[in-house]
Amino acid sequence: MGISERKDREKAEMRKIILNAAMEIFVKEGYNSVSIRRIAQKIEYSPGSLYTYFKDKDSIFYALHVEGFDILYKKQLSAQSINDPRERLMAQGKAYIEFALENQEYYDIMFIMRESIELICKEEVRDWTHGQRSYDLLKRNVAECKAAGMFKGQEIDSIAFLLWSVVHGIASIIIRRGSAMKNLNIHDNQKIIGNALSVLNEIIK
Amino acid sequence: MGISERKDREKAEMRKIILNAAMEIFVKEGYNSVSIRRIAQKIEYSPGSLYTYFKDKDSIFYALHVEGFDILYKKQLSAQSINDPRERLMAQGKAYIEFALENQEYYDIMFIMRESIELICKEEVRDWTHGQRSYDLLKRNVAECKAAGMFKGQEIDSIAFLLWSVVHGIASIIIRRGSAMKNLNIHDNQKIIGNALSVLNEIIK
DNA sequence: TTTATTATATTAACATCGTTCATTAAAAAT
DNA sequence: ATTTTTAATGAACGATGTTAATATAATAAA
Repeated sequence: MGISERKDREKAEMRKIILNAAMEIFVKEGYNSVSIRRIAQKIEYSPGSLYTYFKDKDSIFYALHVEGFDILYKKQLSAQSINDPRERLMAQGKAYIEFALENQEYYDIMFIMRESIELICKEEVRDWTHGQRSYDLLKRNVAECKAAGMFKGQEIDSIAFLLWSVVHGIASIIIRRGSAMKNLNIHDNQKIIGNALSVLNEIIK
Repeated sequence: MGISERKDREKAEMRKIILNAAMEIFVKEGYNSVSIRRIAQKIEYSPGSLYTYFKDKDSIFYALHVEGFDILYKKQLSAQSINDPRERLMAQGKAYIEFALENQEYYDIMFIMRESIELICKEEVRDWTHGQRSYDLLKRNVAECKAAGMFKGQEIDSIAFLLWSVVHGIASIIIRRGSAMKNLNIHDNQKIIGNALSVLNEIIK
C-alpha cells in the first residue's frame, strides 16, 4: 500500500522543514536564537510537535551535522578528479577550507560545537559514519601520495591527522575569531588561505 | 586607610573562589553543569550574590579565559630560554599542545567555546590583551627564525598564523573528539603529538 | 457508512536557567 | 549612637527543553 510510504515521505519532509528553519535561524539570528520554541514559531507549529520528529534538541543538531557532511563529501568528490596525487591533496585541502568558510554554521556544528559532537561520542550513538567517509577519503589520498614517493618514513594515519589538523585549525580560528582577526594582523581571508595553502604545499613536498 | 584595601582583597578572593568553583564543576561535571545556581550552591551562597562579583555569566567565563592565558603565558616563557630559534619554536609548539591537553577546559574556554570568545569580539569589550601577548611571543620567535635564514619568501604573519593553526587544530580535535579518537585510528595522544611535532619540524626546516 | 484505531498536534505544566529587585543584615563612616 | 554604604538573600520574571494528558485528524476495520 502507498499510504505508509506517503506518510514516510511527509515525515521526512517535515524533518527537512524543521532542519531548514533551524539552520536559517542559526545563520540569521545566531546560535543562541536556535531554540525549540523559536523553530516551532518559524514553521507555525507548537513546540511540542517537534518531538514527533526529533527525540530532542541535540538530535536536531545531529541531523544538521549529517547534512553538513553530505555537503562536504560532495565538494570533496568534485576535487577527486585530479590525477596528480599531490595536486589532488592540495585541492582537497582547499575544498575543505572553502566548505568551512562558505558554510560556517554547518562547520561549527560538525567540528567545533560541543552539543552535536558530544552526542556523536556517546556510547548509545557513536555514529560517525558520515565523518568517517570524508576522513577515509583523505587517508586514501595520503596513501596514494605515499605510493608516489611522498611522506617517506611517516605513517599514513599521522600524516592524515596532521593535514586535517592544519585545515581545521585555520578554519576554526577564522570562524571563531572572524570579527577580531585584525588583532592577528590578518585582514583578508583569501590571502591568508592562499598563504597557508602555499605553506601546506611545502609540507607535502 | 587599610579597610578599603582589605575589601578589595576580599573581593578578589571571593572572585577567585567563584572562578575555582566554576572550573571545578566544569572539570568534574562537564560544561552543562556550570550554572550560576550550581556555582552558588557549591560555594554556599545564594545565586544572586554572584552578581556582586561578576556582571553576568559570560563575564565569569571571560575571567576564566584570562586565567587560562596567564597559565599559558608562564608555560610559554619557560620554553623561551632555548637559544636556537628553530628549537625554541619547536619547544613553543610542544608547550602549547601540552598546555591544551593538560588544561582542556581552560583551552576550551580560551579557543573553542562560543560564549567567552564572542564576548571578547564584542565592540564593548574587544580586549584580547592576554591572548595578544602570547601571540606576539610567537610572532617574535618566527621573526627571529626568519632572521636566522628560515621561512624565505614567507611573511611573518602568515607563518605565525599557520603555526598556530597547526597546534590549535591538533589540540582542538583531540579535545572535542577525545573519546572517539579510535575512529581516526589514533590511540595514543603522546604518539600523535610526537608525530605531529616531527612533521612540524619538517615545516620549519 | 459507521465504528474503532492509530497517528499527529496542541496546550498546559514542570523543572531549570540567567537575571533583577526589594528587603534585610552587616559593616563602615560620621 | 546614628547615618550611610556595602553585601547577601529570597522571591519573582521571562525563557528554556521536555513531558504528558487531551483533542483532533487520518486511516483501518466492521
